Amino acid sequence: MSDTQFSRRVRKAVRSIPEGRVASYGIVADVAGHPGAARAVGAVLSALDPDQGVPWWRVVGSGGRITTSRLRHTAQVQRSLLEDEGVEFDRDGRIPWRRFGWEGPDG
DNA sequence: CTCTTGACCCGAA
DNA sequence: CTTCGGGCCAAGA
Repeated sequence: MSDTQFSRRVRKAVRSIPEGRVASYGIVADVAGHPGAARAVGAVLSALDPDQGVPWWRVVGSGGRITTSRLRHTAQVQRSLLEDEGVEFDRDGRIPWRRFGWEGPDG
């Protein structure tokens, strides 16, 4: 994957997400200092190397919905990883934002 | 520089 | 609840 300043900022932002919590792509973009770049955040995560120590599974779509690639089994893996950390899903497959959502270093 | 491509997001039917 | 459309941004061809 490319190692641009943007991708480095994104990886750093994702690493700052506490265990057992989740953040949306939009929040990550915000924390990374690139507000509105939610879509580009997804591009960075899609090209992650396995050994970079980036907890990509803690990033979900807005509203606590998993939006990982539809052509892949990644969604199942992501859900398992999250559940291993204590993150719960409702019967619609969504994560209650009130309890597990992370708004950034402050909130 | 222009054009295309997405692990996105939000408001309007 | 679902579908559509327009807007968003960074990367690569």
